[in-house]
Amino acid sequence: MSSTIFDVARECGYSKTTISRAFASPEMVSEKARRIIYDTARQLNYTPNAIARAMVRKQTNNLGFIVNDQQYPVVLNPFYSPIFEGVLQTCRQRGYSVFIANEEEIQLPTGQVYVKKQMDGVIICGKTEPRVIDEFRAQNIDVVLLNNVFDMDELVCITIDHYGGAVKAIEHLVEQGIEEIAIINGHFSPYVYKERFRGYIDVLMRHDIETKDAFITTIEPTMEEAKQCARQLLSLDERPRAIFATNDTIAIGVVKVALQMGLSIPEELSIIGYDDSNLSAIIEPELTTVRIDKEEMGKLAANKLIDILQGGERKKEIIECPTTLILRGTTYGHH
Amino acid sequence: MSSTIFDVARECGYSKTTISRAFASPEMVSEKARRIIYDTARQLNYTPNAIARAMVRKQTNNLGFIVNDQQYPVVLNPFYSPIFEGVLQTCRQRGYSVFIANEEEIQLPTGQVYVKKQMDGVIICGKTEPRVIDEFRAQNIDVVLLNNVFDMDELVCITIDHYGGAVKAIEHLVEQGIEEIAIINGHFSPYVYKERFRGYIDVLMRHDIETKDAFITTIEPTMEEAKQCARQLLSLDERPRAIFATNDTIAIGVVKVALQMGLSIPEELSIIGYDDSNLSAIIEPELTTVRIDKEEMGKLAANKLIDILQGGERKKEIIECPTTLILRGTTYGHH
DNA sequence: CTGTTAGCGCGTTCAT
DNA sequence: ATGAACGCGCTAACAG
Repeated sequence: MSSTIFDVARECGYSKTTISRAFASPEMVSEKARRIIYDTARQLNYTPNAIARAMVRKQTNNLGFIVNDQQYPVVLNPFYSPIFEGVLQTCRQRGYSVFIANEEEIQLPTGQVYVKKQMDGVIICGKTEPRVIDEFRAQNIDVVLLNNVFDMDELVCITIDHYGGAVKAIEHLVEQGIEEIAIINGHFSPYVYKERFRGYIDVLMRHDIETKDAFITTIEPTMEEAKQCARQLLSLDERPRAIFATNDTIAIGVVKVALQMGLSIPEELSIIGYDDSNLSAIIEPELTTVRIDKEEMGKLAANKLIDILQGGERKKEIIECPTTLILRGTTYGHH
Repeated sequence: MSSTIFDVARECGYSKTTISRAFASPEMVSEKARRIIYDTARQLNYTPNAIARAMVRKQTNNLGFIVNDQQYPVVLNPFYSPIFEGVLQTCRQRGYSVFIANEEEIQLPTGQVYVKKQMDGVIICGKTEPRVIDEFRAQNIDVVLLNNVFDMDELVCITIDHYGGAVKAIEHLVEQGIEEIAIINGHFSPYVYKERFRGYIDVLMRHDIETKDAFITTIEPTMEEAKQCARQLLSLDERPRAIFATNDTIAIGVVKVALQMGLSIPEELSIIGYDDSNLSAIIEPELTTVRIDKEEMGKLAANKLIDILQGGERKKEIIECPTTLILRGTTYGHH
């Protein structure tokens, strides 16, 4: 079997303590001792046992990345996967490993949630409840919240300027002289939904453009529903000249329907999506969309969390990430 | 802070052992004791410490999912992410958590790779070296290899019928009466490259269709190179009537170029991709492609690994997953 | 069904 | 710069 610190100690004559130090804090050990120790370690195929280490240090150097079931699967989700990628990158860089946590579902016989101590902290994404955050904290696991906002003590929340992004999108359409703008709202969390929609309404109001009920729709954000909704909007007697979809999947559904109906894009119909997911550059014409720097969000979340774990102060903070309008082929203004 | 098994024991009068059993194997404890124990546990906010448990049991119930750097980022990779998703699902089901392992890069001062014991086993994807597998095994960590094949003792390899998929694609084109078929090979691992290409050649030969050098190209599998290559192929005096791309990203590049050149698909050009990634149904017209059931591959890998970890026999095995041709809008034959 | 006794492999005092 | 002793929280024999 693999050998322990004790085997190395016996083999090379130094004490366990010195072996331990040679790996954990090499600068405390003499050059000579280090050489000898590393040699015999390699020879014995010794490697520190991370579990034992975690046990005594009371920390694992693991983080959890938690996305609730509704948005599962994380990895296939064009919104969360780049965020996860960002998390992965900074964790790797700062010496942490990351867990896709499914512990959240391991119910103990007591009815409690069982998460304790396989990770030092977690990043919780999207929909969740304050109760869950409390439970983690009760088990001494720090939390950073991403794409959601709760008003809790010492909680870092990382969110997006949903409102601003919507404003940029609609402003751009209005600048092109388009006033007949429909919206297809995805049925996201109340916060996201509300903010994106508010951007749409505000810009129209500001320009004294009347909002038409028929132009305001809400659906589950699937390709199927999007197509159906688009078909309906585009069959209206007075059909919209632009459609703002509150995510890219919906927008792509719209593009597909428009193409199938023989409408030319953007001449007869402009389309703007939201998120700038990796799908947006696949469809032809490519999608004009509101970009969120998702990797950056992931990195930010991981950095904040690790800062706290490494002794940084825990202070309540709400960070709003900026958005950019990316002009592509589904609107005018693309060069 | 959070309490330990000892606190619960003292509080409710039972011994540590009984508390331990109440959580680990409830059936060994009397109904009454269980009730009391759970109550006081909840009251004391006690939860078993997974690290301590792992330490004595010598197992963590964690798996690692390892993809080498070249194919990073995993999560954004349209090929590996559904595989990962499959792994996640069966792990969740069978009580394991999964790690995106970056331990592989933590070099110890000794120069050895440090992975020991944060995971019971790993799934290694794609390119790697036998040496790496040996190192894992030396640290008592079981390995299953995915999308790669090594001839090693007791090693389970999960791979794909690359050849058969290519055969199906080309056969389909030939059945439609198309003989001018070009191929754009992605520069993948030698094994994958060779097999997919062999399928193309064999079918043409079998039907006595001559292969033209100008129709055989190889590129790095990026959208950019694909577009450039497609432009060249489609500008040929005798241009191909079909293009077989050895992955979907390449195929989508081809579709985009064809659309931009005003060719009608599939009338003037048929296109077939490979992998059936989530991108293939985004482009319009949607892509005819060779499907690999990637989630199933992930599940298979995880199940094989967990079987071994739970005491199943370790035997050398090479499992080839089947492929299906999915007909969509870029070829005839789609209803 | 329940309790007693021993470690698991390591890091951390506190000495020297 | 190095070593001795203790304990992290839990489970696994073995008894009863």
